[in-house]
Amino acid sequence: MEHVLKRLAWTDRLSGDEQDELVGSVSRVQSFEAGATIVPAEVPVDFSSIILQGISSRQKVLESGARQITAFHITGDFCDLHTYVLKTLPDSVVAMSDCKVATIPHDKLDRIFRDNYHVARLLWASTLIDAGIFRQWIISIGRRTPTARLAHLFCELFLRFQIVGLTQDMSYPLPVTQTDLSDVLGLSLVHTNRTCAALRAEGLATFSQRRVTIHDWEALQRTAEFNPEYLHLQRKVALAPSC
Amino acid sequence: MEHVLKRLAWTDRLSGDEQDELVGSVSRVQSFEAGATIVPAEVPVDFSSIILQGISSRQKVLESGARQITAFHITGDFCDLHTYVLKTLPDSVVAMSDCKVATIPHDKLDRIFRDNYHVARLLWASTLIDAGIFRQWIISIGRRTPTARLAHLFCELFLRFQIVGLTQDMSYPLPVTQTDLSDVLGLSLVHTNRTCAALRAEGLATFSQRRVTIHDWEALQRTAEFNPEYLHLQRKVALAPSC
DNA sequence: CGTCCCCTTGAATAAGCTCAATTAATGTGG
DNA sequence: CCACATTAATTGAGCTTATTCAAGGGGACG
Repeated sequence: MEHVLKRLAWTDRLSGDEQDELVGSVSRVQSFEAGATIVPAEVPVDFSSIILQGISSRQKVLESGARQITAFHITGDFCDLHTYVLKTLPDSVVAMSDCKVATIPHDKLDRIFRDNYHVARLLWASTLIDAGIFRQWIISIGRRTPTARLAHLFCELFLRFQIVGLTQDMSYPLPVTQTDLSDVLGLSLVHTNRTCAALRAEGLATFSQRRVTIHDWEALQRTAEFNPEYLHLQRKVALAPSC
Repeated sequence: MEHVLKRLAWTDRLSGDEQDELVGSVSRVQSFEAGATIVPAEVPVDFSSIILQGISSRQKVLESGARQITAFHITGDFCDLHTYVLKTLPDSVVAMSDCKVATIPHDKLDRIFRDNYHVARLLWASTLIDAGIFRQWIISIGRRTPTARLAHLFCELFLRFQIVGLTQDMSYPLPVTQTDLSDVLGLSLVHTNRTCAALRAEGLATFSQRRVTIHDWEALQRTAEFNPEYLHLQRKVALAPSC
């Protein structure tokens, strides 16, 4: 759970008690193989899931067979905190790699939400940051060039992995295929492959062996027009007037 | 404010007291001309804005000059509830038409959040539904054909306008230009124009005189693969075990 | 009446996709 | 540990889609 706590403390500190309460709320830990559905679409659930290990995605398959991935959940991320409030997901959560997943029952979350104003705000903040990430993906897919789009994704994931302490120097694990990446970027597999090659050729970053290695962080950010502001990393969440 | 209350009651009823509290929290009402910035990006604010009249958008302009619109806010929508928790926006809120905007100071929201568990959940739900809309836009831009993409947008907006009672039969006002639409859809203006023409030619919907008229709702939904589930219209928000 | 903004249409260009084939990496059973 | 099977990455080439460029039309407004 250490990664989860790091992740939740993303925007503000958690006290020891708060950490204990969260850890104590976990009801069970399950394993999923790559490709397995962790939370099916449109089925009501009464618990929310947290990725302890591996990477999962939010995705939708259209009638044409085309798939769009709308989010990646990495170690420490809630994949469906939303269901605590809205009960069903319109798109499913699927394991991209083998995953370990912890679940917290909604009634436990509810107790926390009622009793602990501070943690409630952190949870809300977490879903709002997710929403900010969605908007960036819209901007990427809609208007960034394929190269900038991939560069932006690599930048974002680097910082997200850094938060939970899973980067090694300038690289991090990304256990997905280029096919998966293409369904994130809204490109064909072939073009995704060429885009990866382009980033590599320009000495910006390499995606190989399920791992992203960043060679020139400054230049990568520049091509992506990456501004990390939207990830709200600086622990400056508004803690309410009275806190 | 009537539209705002309808909008907030989207997922669940509001009591009279709750309604009064919200209405009483509004500190001021401002007017903005089309094109004016309502909330600038990356500037901390201590209030959140609600659209009383008109339509505004969340948008980002890249260095290339390309613009991507990531959200439309219509009458009754909060445009930046997020700032209550996160204080700054990474992209700006701009008036697409002349707008009337009410603002609620964050300290008032905070009182509501602390004291009224039920309204707090409605506010959270509202931001989560927004997030669901973002994900649908990702799916649209990433994998739907231009025609399906536009059809999907028209379907979504129809239901959103219906909630606040602003549809007339099968039509609703959409005071934006085709240029604006193209920056929603991630297409060029020319292609957006041709896509509008295609929907019209197929007898599905017409966008003209800043107004969308739907001719064949079933067929429009079919081409869009539109499933309204993600808008959570059925007032079935989880009201917590004990409510 | 002229200007501005928006919509519309045609045509050339370019971007990205599909199809197809090859190579590389990973996994499996003997 | 090696042969074989399977999945993933890579490359080439033709084709489709969407973009850009360019020009014309329509309506609102001063």
